[in-house]
Amino acid sequence: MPEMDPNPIGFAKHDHSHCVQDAVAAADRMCRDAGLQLTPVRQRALEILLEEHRALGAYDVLARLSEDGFGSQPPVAYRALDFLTKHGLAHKIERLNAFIACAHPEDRHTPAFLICTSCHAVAEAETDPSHSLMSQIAEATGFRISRAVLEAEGTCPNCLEKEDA
Amino acid sequence: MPEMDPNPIGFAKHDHSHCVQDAVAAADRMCRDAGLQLTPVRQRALEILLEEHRALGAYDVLARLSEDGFGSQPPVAYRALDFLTKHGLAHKIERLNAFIACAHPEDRHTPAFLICTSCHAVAEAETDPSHSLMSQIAEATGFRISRAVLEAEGTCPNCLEKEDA
DNA sequence: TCTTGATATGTTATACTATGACATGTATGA
DNA sequence: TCATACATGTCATAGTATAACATATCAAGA
Ligand SMILES: [Zn+2]
Ligand SMILES: [Zn+2]
Ligand SMILES: [Zn+2]
Ligand SMILES: [Zn+2]
Repeated sequence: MPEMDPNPIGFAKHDHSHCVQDAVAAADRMCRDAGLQLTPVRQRALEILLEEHRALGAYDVLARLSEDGFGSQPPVAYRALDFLTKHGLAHKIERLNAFIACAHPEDRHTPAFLICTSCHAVAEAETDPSHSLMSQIAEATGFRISRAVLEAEGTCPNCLEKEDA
Repeated sequence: MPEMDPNPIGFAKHDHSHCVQDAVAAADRMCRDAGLQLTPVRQRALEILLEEHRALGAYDVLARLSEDGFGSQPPVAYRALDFLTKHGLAHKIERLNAFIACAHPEDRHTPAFLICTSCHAVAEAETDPSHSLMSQIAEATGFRISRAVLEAEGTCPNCLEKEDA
C-alpha cells in the first residue's frame, strides 16, 4: 500500500514521512486563520498523536511531552488535548479513553471510528451528519444533538486475513 | 412487554410502579432459559438500574448494593454490571462512564443513546443493526464489527421546551 | 465418598483516568 | 499604568477500573 492515504476510511498502510509535518502545517494555518494559538505544547501534542497512527492515552501523551521539556503534570496533557479536540484537530475515542489526531480536519464532520481489538489500529471514517442514523432518531424524538459518538469495535481487514491464514 | 414503555425512543414520563418488577421477572425468565444465574447481587444491581431511569456510575450502584448487605468493594459492582451488560440486560454509556438498564432486552439490537446534557435523562433507541451507518462503513472497508457504540449528546424535547419559556 | 473443575462472592491493594485550585508569566488594550 | 484575558505550570484530589488472592458452592466424574 504505497501512497499517503488512498483509502481515508480504511486500514491501509501509507508513507508516514511527510504526513506529520503536512498536518501540522495545515493545523498551523487553520489556527492562524481562526485566531487560535497553536502554542508549542499544543503543537507538540498534535505531532505526538500524528506520529503514532493510533489512539493514545492522555498519560502517554503527557509522558512524551514531559520528555520534551514540557510540564509533567496531568493538566498539561489534558489542556493540550482539550484544545485539539475542541477545535477539531483531534478526537477522543470514548471507548478507549484515548485520543487520536483527526484524519481530515479540513471540513466539519461527525467522526466515526472503527477500532480493531486485535491490532489496536483505529480508522476514522468521515460521515455525513445529516444522513446519519442518530440524526434520524433525534429528528423523530425532537432531540437536538450537539455531539455524536460513533465507535465500532471489531476486527480490521488486515487482522481478518491473518486469522484465515 | 407491551405497554412498559409506550415511547421506546422518547423522553416521555411513564408509570414506574410495575415496570421494575416486570423487567426483573423477564430477566429472570431469560436467564433461566439461557442457563444463566441471575444471582441476588446481579438481580439487585438490575433493580437498582431500573429504579432510576437514568445512567448510574458503578460506584453509585456499589453504594446501594453495599447498603443492601452485599460487598462494599468495587469488584462487587463491576462484576454484576459486567454480567448484566454481557447478557444484554444493561448497557454501558461510554460517554458517561455509566450504566443503564436495557429498555428492551427481549430482542438483539444495537442500542443508540440520546443523552440530555441539561436534565441528564438518557433515552435508548432500538436500531436495526444491518441498516446502520456503522454497518455500511464497515462493509465498505472489510471491517467486522463486534460491538457498536452510538451515543448522542444534546438537549431533550422537555428541556428544549423549558428553554423557550 | 472423595475429588476435581467451574462458577460465584468477597477482600485488599493498586492502576488508570480526569479535574480543582492556585501561582506565575506574557500579551493586549483602556 | 492598570486591568483583562489567556496560557502554562504546580500540587492535591477525585473518579473509574482491574489484578490477585481467599473462600464457598455445586455438579460431574473417579
Ligand atoms: Zn476527524
Ligand atoms: Zn487489526
Ligand atoms: Zn437495550
Ligand atoms: Zn433534558
